[in-house]
Amino acid sequence: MDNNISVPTLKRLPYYYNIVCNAISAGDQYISSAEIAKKLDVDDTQVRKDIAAIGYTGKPKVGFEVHEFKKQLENYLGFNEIRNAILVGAGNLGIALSRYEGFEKYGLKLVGLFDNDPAKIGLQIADKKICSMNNLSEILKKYNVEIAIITVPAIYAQNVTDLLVKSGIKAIWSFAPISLNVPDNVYVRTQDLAANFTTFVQMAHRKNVL
Amino acid sequence: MDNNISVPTLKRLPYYYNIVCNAISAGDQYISSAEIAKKLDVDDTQVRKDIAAIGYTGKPKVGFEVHEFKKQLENYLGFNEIRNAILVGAGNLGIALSRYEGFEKYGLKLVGLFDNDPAKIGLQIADKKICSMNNLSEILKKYNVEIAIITVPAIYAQNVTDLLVKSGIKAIWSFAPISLNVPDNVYVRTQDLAANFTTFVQMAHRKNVL
DNA sequence: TAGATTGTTAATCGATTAACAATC
DNA sequence: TAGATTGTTAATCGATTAACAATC
Repeated sequence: MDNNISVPTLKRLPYYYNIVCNAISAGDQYISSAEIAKKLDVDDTQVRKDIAAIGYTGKPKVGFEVHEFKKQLENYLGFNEIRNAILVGAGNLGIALSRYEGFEKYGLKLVGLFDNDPAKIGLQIADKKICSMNNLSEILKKYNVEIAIITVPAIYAQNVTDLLVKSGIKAIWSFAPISLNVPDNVYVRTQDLAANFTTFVQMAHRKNVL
Repeated sequence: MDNNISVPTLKRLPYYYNIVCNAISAGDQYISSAEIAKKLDVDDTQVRKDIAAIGYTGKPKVGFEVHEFKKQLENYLGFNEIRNAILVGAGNLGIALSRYEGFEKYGLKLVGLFDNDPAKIGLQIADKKICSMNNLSEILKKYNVEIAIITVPAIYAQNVTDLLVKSGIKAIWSFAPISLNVPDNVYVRTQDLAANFTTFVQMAHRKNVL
């Protein structure tokens, strides 16, 4: 797999995927780089470069064939390989994420939902049961899990992280607004929704709409 | 206000804010650019440039005074000005967001929670009641709201957006994974969590942890 | 003072955009 | 064919990083 694709390009690919899926739903057969560019408010040359980066090519005069383009994106982004993951923290956000069916389309399969609140353990969320953290290593081994989502309160996040790392988790998607300490062989990405909101408001100001 | 601050810098500021808040909780009085840089995995020169961009300066040899730095960030990011906003779509994610107290720290005040499901209207979520969309314009006027958060299913998102725009909303933070059409005087930011997840997994691969 | 850390200029790097040839 | 759209090279732009002087 080409590892030279740039991070900005990588971040745009899922949006191309959404657009091509919607185009298919709408019954389109081809889509042009200019159409995609307009929807995402980027340059159309950039769209073509991004698409070229994953090895797909369009047809001059007609554009990009939506079904093939979709397939190439799924292939490049690995949506066909099922990735087992667990989620720790069955609060409102945790429950919202575990109920979101959209993730399956992207290859994410939640195989465990954990919390330490005795009142929550055993509760059924969609097709999943909330488990005690005591069952963690058992489930990680059973499903060969390397990915974890953390939606616990910030004060517990480092403890949970330490436990996950000790249990062999290699990639952590954390919604706690703190910097987590992990060894070099573990990757953490912090999804701080309050920070995202702040950026959104700042950008709105910059566009002079507020 | 300096409008020349770059977007990448702008996106890092909320993370500096988290770090300085945590440093204060930990009882620190000063923090160095190198410490911040390490936590965020960026260059320390960049941290100093970012801080300089909002007009704050540290002290050679000691670093940045945490309380003053925090104040400057709050000031620049406008956390002291209360921003009224509404949320449309009282599903799991919508409820999770409306229960999240963290937003208040960033100046966001949710003054209305809307849904069109009759079974949900009237329900109490934290200190808020779910309202019918019929009450929309009333509440927007009463609280002078220009910001909306959309957590409705993707198929309804464009309809809701049209309604919000017609009612005078100027900035929309949407969690629906589709490109929304809005006039030029309205700003939309799409927060596609599935796309964010995909990027997270790709980055983990790139770091060779998976 | 010596040393550590900031502030800032200059150099580098890479992403975006412009121009235009290739192609169906 | 003519025209539209892709593919690609070159130019630009701006963000990051390196080097080092300023300062407490």
